[in-house]
Amino acid sequence: MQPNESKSLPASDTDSYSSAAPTFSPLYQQIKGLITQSLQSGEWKPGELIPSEIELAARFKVSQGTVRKAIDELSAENLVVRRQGKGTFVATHHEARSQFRFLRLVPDNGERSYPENKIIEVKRLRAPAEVARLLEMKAGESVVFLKRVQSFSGVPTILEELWLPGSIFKGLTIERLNEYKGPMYALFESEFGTHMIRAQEEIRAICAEEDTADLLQVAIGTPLLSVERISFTYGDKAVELRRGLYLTNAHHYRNELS
Amino acid sequence: MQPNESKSLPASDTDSYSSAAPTFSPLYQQIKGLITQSLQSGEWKPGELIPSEIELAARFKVSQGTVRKAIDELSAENLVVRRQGKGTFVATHHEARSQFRFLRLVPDNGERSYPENKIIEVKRLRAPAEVARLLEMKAGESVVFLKRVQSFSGVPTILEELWLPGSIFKGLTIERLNEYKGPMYALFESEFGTHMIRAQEEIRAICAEEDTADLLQVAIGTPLLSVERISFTYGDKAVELRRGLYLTNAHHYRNELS
DNA sequence: AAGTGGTCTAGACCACTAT
DNA sequence: TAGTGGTCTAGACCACTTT
Repeated sequence: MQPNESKSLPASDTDSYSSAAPTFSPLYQQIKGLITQSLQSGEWKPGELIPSEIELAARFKVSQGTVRKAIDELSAENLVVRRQGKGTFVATHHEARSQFRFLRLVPDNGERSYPENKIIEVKRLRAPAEVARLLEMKAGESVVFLKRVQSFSGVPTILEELWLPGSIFKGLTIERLNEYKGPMYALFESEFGTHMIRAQEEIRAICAEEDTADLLQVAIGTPLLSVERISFTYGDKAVELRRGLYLTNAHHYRNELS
Repeated sequence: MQPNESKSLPASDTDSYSSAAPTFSPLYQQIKGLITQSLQSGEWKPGELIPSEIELAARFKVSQGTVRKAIDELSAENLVVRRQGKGTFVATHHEARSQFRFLRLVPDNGERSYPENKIIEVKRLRAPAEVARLLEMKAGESVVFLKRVQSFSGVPTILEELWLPGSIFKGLTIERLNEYKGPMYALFESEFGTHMIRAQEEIRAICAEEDTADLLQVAIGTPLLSVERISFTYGDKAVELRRGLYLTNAHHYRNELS
């Protein structure tokens, strides 16, 4: 479990090069990897306190500063949250801070609010080839399909279809979804132990077809934003495919480039 | 020029509280601010080498570690680029790395390429109220207006209108623009000393109107991505307003959420 | 008062780049 | 060989939170 035996301390010996493994990586990166493993394995669950820097330093036999640098990066990547005086916690989708991290559609004028949610359909099916490919599964494996409409102040604005690996989201029922208030990612996290770390999106402009026009209560041909998202957990494992159609009459997709 | 006189060293005195100014901020943040000022003022220009960590530590009378942490953050914000063995350089839009930082439209299949550029129009005019507001200028001040079409493999894909503060972009002519090959931001930087640090975008779906349909060679009513961008230099000063209309038949806008 | 993360320092060695 | 940034350590004090 120990990291490289290559401290730079009293410079005693000739730093045994382990022959054929030129795997160089800074100590703090190795520590970061070990901590990430513990996050993946569920040793520390979302919302929980992880051991203090001093404890981790003792466990891994490195200095506190090295652990600190590892945790600094994990914190920058939103995997953990540091709180002065309290400790370091595993990141959660339940906190107010991260409520809007993955919801980029904002009203043209005014404050963000959380949308009302109407489930249209939930069913299990065998993954179509395209879905399987994107979720890195085998075609034909079980997936949960979900279709819903989200409204802001009563105005239907987002029509979304989701595909989720059936193996992970076993007991996902329409009742469960309707009971739950708040972000879907928070539900996924607390009920299924799946924490979305990052996501990538492909955005296009399209025209509303008949079905979607009905559900969003707009005219056929209305221009919509098509947002295809793949979300990943620890270890870059794809665990969600979403296709959202956003009505951008009174909202826009906001993005910060930096 | 010195930062706070509040070292934590031999703990000599009672840390004179300067009465009514409870301006707390970490030393390294103050150093970061001072370095940023030097970047703004043009003391070090894009592409240039800034003083070494040791020199800066001496100049500001702090330890190298403190300077390092300041520069670490500037590096994370893409204001400077560190190169081991060489030094730290002011960030540039000329480097390959940052060529596509602000160009998020990518082909559905295949590699990114830099588009061909066709200038439709360049003129100076008095800023309309809306433009002035977004660029934080007074209405009626001089702005440069620019309209262009960008094509990928001969297919017109982006129709863009730009508004730039006239005071900054004095000698911007259509010849200058046509001569220049490569990203427009690189031109802005080398010719006008304006480096874009960050930008924010508002994205909507719209239908092509007659003029734009002509220029993009598509049918009227074709759905397009409308991307409104405001770009900022040092000190969050707005220096560019852009409205792009993107054809997303063979391309998509790619975004990473993290 | 004790424990946590946050800041700051000082000094060591390493890896890379230039001369 | 000298200078740069990159890593690692050790120890100090601070600000915040809880007991």
